Order: sequence, then structure tokens, then C-alpha cells
Amino acid sequence: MKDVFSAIPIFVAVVEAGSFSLAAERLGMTKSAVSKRISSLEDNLGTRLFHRSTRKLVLTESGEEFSDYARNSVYIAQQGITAATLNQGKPKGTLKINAPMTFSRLHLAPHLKEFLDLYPDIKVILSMDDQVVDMIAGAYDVGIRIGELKDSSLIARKLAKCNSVVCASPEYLQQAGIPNTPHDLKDHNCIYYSLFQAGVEWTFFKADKKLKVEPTGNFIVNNSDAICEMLLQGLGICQMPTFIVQRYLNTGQLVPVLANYDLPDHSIFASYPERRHIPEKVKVFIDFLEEKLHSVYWEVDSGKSS
Amino acid sequence: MKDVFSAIPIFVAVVEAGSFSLAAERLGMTKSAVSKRISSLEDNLGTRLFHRSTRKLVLTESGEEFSDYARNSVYIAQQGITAATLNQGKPKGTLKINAPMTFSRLHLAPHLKEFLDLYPDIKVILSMDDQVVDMIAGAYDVGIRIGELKDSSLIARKLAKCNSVVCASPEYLQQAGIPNTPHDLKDHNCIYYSLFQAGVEWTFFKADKKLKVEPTGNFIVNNSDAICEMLLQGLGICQMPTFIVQRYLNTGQLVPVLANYDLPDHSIFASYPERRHIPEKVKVFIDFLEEKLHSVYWEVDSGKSS
DNA sequence: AACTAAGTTGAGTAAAACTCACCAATGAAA
DNA sequence: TTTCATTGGTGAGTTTTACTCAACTTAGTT
Repeated sequence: MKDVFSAIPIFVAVVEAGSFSLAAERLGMTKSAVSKRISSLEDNLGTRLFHRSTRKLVLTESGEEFSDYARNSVYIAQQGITAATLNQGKPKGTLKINAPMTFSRLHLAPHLKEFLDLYPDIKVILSMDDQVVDMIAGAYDVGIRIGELKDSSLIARKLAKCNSVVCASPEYLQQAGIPNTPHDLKDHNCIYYSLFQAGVEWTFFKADKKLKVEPTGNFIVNNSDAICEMLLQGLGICQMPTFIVQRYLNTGQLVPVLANYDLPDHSIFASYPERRHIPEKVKVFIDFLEEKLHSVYWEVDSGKSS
Repeated sequence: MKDVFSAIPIFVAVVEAGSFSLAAERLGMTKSAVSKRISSLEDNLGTRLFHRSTRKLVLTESGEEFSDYARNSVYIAQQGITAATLNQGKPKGTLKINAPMTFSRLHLAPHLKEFLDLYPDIKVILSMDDQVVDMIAGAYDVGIRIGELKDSSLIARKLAKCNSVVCASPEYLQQAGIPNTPHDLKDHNCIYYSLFQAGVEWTFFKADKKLKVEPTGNFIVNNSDAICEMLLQGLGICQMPTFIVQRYLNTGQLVPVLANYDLPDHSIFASYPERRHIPEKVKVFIDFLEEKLHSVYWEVDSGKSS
């Protein structure tokens, strides 16, 4: 029993053509090939499928019976192939996104309505999670990550720069003083983000010199919003991405410190599991996001000055 | 697009196994082979079918959609294969028989009830026809032929001897005289069977010497029953197979002449279109007929002597 | 950290499936 | 009848393909 299954489309072609020769022509092969495939199929089935002379080709009873199944099988397979290939190029289906909590709330969710209006055949499932999840096990189509990617099996595309700034409320700074160097932070209540990717230390650059400072404080949390809230209330000081705090810097509710020190460059990435066969829904989503985010619009001061 | 179709069962096996390795084991091939077939299938479809890491294997959306079709297709094909192979060995289905008119009436039809009772899953279509028909175009499973086979593409099995005898009614012979040699037939009213296979002449043998006589008479017909009827009515004389006239010879309604001359040996054959893959229904039918006919029972005198 | 098991990759091999050329048989045309 | 075109079948040879084997990468486990 070598290759019964692959002979089925050939058998069906012969049935529909009514002759080996015509079927061969349609299949783009020679009649001898068709003849041999049918013969071998008959051998494997142990039944003759056609009564045949040089001029007549008639299905046997077994052939008649078998052809019903065979035609159906081929037809369904072709439908499947069509379904699988036709959806190529069309942005449709369910787009399962995994993205960080606060970023999603501030800069992803606000754009999603426009995206969904733009692509009515796409349905979005957004999972907001700051933890790095298993994209494959979770069957995520695309993930938004900030910082560096660890998973080398994933493909990443940079969407925007992610600038950070150390900042605090004017009230806090008035009370605790304004740090002039990173080392001064050891006397401050540094709020700490427990999922911080870069490690336990805060890194600073000045004239290509690297400075590492271990933040100390009385509040550790796994949610950036909570940190932001605490900053506004004047609990302490923290290194924050501009996409979260820029609006408060603009209004003066928070003020930047250590402005003459650089923080490490981070980026906002979109990642997806495969390089080959990227579904169109993923492509259009990433294109859309890149278009929306590449200007880093949140850093533009629209209105009051800091 | 090389061999999308034959990759489908492999894809289905992977879906059902949940991993390439297990699927490979079940299919009796290596995991690398499975991996390559799936990859090539994905290339041909232009879609990724599985999200996969070394530990997780999850269908993509396209894969999910495709697998519905694929499983169905394979399932139906398997049903077809099963249907085609399972009927092997079981005598069932429609048996389309082509047989000579008078032979069928006298020696085929009388046995058919027993045959049908014996094989309740067989349905018989009997076409009684003295003309030689195209077995393939007519989709006949088996043909009964008397004399020699001309169609070399058919397979033949001898069922019984077919002895012939020249005979006439006592009344005719009293009136026309009894021929002593074949040549005497030229003075007789030789009834002629228009479909006679051996040609227009009657052939006789005596001590290995062949004699050919062209019969002359005023009645030509394509039906043996009609000849028999005419013989009984004393119209003329004819060479007849014993399976038709023996019963009249037994009762004395017809009497043989030229008994010291031999007529050519004929045989009763069953023929069928193919040597390979003979359907069981055909086999059992021919076996049955051979069993019934091989004794040439019609030549046994049961009762009166001639 | 070592170990196990999963999927992938590349090279080499074995096995099909195919082509080509030729044959036999059939039916139509000359 | 003879010829001719066309059909399906065959055998040799070749190309393509599918496969195995071994090594590698990764992820989860002990």
C-alpha cells in the first residue's frame, strides 16, 4: 500500500475526463503515468476500477462506489486549500494581541476603534499583561514588548523609541530635595517596578560613562499605573517612560530630574512568532501601529509648557 | 504546488497526534520527514498551519480552518478505500450477464433461482442475446459464449462441452429420406441459423477427414428456438446442439442422422473482461455454473430410450 | 547544570513517479 | 478491405521526491 491517497485525485480526474488521455492532458502528465497510477491504485485496492478497452472506459461497480467517496474527498480537500489560500492577503480573522498593561491603556486601546473600523473582518482579543507570556502556548498572533526581546524564536519589529525620564511631583521634590547626580537617589524614596526588565539597577549615562544605581524605597509594585499614581501623590521618585508621564510633565504635575543624564535607549517592539507566512491581519496591525506610534506623539507638548 | 494532496493525511496525523514525533511514529516515518512535509505543505498553501516551538504545537487560525476540511477529506477517502476493499471476497453487487437466448432459457435461467438463493447479496441482470456484444461498453461482468472466443482481451473459462447433432423429425425423414453422407444434405431442406459462428458451412469429420457442406434451404432465422420448432413440425433438417434437442431425441420427436460422422467440437465458455481483480460475484457465478453444467446433464437419457 | 525530548536542517540515499518510445487494439475513414 | 488516428498498456531509463541519518537548537525537567 504505497500511495493510495495521492492517486485519488488522478482517479477522479480520469472519471471526470472520461479517458486516460484527456485526464493526463488536464493533469499535465503523460497517459502512461496515468495508466500506471490507476493500475497501482487498483492493485492497492484489490479491485478493478475501470473496465477498459482502447475505445471504451467504464467504471466497474467497485469503481462507481469508490468514485463517490473519491470525488467528495478531493472536493473537500480543494475547498480546504481554497479556504486556506484565499484568506491569504485578506486581513481577517481573530487577532490575538498580548501587550503591556499601561501602554495598552494609554496608547493601544485608544487606536483600536480606528483599527477595527478600518478592518471590519478582524476581531481583536487583547490580553493586557506585563508579564512576558509564552506567545506560542497562548497562540498569540502579535505581542507588544518594551525593552529588549529575549525570545530569539520571535521576530520583532521596532515601532517607536521609548524614552524614559526620572521624575517626581513638585511637592515631593520640595520636600525631599532635587537630586543632582544618580548617586543622590540613594537618599530618595525610589519606587520600584517589580517587572523591570533591565534588572534591579537603574542605569545612567553621562558622556559615555555608565552609572548604575540600585534604587531603594518602600514601594514595589508590578503595575506602572500604580507607580504613576504614587508619583502624582508625592510618594517618591521613579524612572518612567515618557509615554506614561509626558502628559503630567506637560501640565507640571510631575517634573523631570537628572535631565543632564541619559537613560538607556529602549524601544517598543511588535513581535510575532514566525518569519514565513505572516498572516495579513498581523501585517496590517503592525503597519497600523507603526504608523500611529512612530512619531512618538506623546512627547509633543500640546498646550501648556513644562 | 507539488504534492499538496498527499501531505494532507500527514497533516491530519499531526493534528491528531498533537506532535510531529508521535505522528511520525504512527505513520512509520521519521520526524524530520514529517517536519519537511508539513513545511512544504505550508509553503504550498502560503500559510503557517502550526505555531510551534520545541514543546508546544498549536494550530494557527488557518491551520484550524484547514484541518476541518483535511480531516473530512481523509476520513471520506478512508471510507472509500474501506468500501472498495471490504467488498473484496464477498459475493455481492450486481452481476450483469450476457448469454445466448436459447441456452439461457434452457440451462441458465432454471439454475438462477438456486444461485440467487445461495447468494442473497447478488442481484442478477441477465441479458439474453445471441449477438456478440461489447462486454466493456455494456459493462457486462460475465458472458456465456458457445463456440470459439474471438475477443482476445477477454478471459474465458470452459464450462462444458457442446456437442451437436444433425437431426430431424421422423415425419420429415420419412418424407425426405435419410441422408447417409453429408453430401446428401444438398437434397434436404437445411434450416440455417443466421448467427452461426463457424461460418456459412457445416463441417463434418470422418476418420480425420474433413468435409464441408453448404446447407441450402428455405428458412433462415436468428433464433434457435424457432429452428427447433420447425424441426419438430417437420419443415427440415438442421445441425443442433444437444443441449437444445436432446430431450426431443430422448422422446423420439427428433431423430439423429449421420451419426457416424463427427461434428466439430464446440464448448460453452464463460468469459469475463479482466484477469486481475476478478470480483467475487463473478467467481462464484462461474464456479456455480461449472458445477451445474460440467456433467452435460442434458445428454443423460432419463426415461425413454431413443 | 546536566539531561531529555521536540522540531529543524543539511547531506546523502532510496524510491517513487514520470517521460519516452514503442506496441496492440479498436473504430472510423478512405 | 486497408489505412489511419487514437486509445490504453509496457519496459527502460531518468528525474524528481521523499526519506533516513546525524547533528544542532531550544525548552522544559530532574
